[in-house]
Amino acid sequence: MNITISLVEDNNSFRASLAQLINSTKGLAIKSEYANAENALKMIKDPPHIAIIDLELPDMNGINLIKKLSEKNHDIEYLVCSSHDDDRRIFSALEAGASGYILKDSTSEEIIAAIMEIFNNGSPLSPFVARRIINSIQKKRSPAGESLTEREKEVLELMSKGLLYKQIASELSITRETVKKHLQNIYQKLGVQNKIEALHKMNML
Amino acid sequence: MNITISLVEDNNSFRASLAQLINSTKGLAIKSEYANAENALKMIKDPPHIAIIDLELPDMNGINLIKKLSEKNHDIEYLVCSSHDDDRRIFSALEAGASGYILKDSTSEEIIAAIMEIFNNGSPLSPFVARRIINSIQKKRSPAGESLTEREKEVLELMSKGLLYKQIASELSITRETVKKHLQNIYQKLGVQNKIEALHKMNML
DNA sequence: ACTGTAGCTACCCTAAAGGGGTATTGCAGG
DNA sequence: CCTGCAATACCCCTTTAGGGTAGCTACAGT
Repeated sequence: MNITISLVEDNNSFRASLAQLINSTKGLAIKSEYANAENALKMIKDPPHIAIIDLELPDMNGINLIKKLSEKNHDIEYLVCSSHDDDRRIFSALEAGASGYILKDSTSEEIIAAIMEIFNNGSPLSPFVARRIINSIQKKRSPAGESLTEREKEVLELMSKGLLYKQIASELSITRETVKKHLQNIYQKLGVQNKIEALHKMNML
Repeated sequence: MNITISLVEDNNSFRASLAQLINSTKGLAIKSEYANAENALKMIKDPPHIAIIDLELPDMNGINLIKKLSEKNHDIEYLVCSSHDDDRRIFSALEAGASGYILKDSTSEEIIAAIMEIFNNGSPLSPFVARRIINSIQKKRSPAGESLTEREKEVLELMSKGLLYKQIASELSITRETVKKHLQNIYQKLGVQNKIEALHKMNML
């Protein structure tokens, strides 16, 4: 049983060479090819295992295409193959439903490896793309949180779960008023006015 | 000029074979080896380019080790090499400062490739680890949000920024009372009691 | 030993949020 | 045509949140 693949790529020569590469690889087979998003939507009728999608298409951008396709079919795995590596594009594509993101300068071996990985429920990411994602996780570390005391962090933690002051109070065995005082100090230290801003500042949302 | 590497790994035989692999690879050289976290902290005095760190150490867990090291030295790149792949561990390690995360069942070639990638500012991730990260990005899409109307989402969006009702009201050119009514409906639809619970339900925090 | 400060605690007052009801308008679907 | 839903607005009332003041303890520095 072959792994079937559909291509969505407006550059004819790149698409052709990709198709050639895939068809000449044992275990892989092209199911369909599309040069634009409008036609690509038809793949839902006869879905492949994997769709390799270029993000820069003439009629609709590939991110919207993935969004529309993934709403209607949750079984197709989407592998983005783009020449761009900016954060916005990467995250939008992944949020839209893509399972992998590789750059067009990848070698034939890397592309085949990516297809295999995605079929085995892995997520192929070009190293540079991966770094962007890691960076976004790391920058979530709170710089403002240094000044808060342990007790204050404790209060904030409970508050971030949606508890009311009186619930936090009984959780910590103090009065509701004291909880409020802690929050007041927290807001002052963080330079904010309310819960939500505080949670934003602490990257807790 | 060689890429220098320090190893932190309590399993002696695994560490030895890793060291052997690295030293026998052109361009790479072991700078130091540690069997526990306490000793590993000493690497700051003579930092390597890359530290390969096991997360399961006898005295301190590797995540805290990375946290402490990365606070004192921002130049070392940390590559986690663990046998575990649970979400908590992965995210904690990356948040602590790790730039890559590979599993211990990786092949020699993959380990060498990971070292090279990390040195070139890429982020080597085992495919399965990458999938966990992608999933966490994707799951941020709201499942409960289907039932909310456009206007309600709009209100929620503004509320998630920390605005007061009256600010939301003037933003949307409606009265404060109407904003309250929308929120009331939202809470009812989501089955929650307050802002924070609603934002949690909608994965907006 | 004295002082100062930081952290935790508590109380009071006002503003904001939450929960209920009622009503009008416009618009889509049976 | 009528029904239902979304959006708007206003009312009442209770609870929660935000901001100021203050006391107590523990620990650090002189």
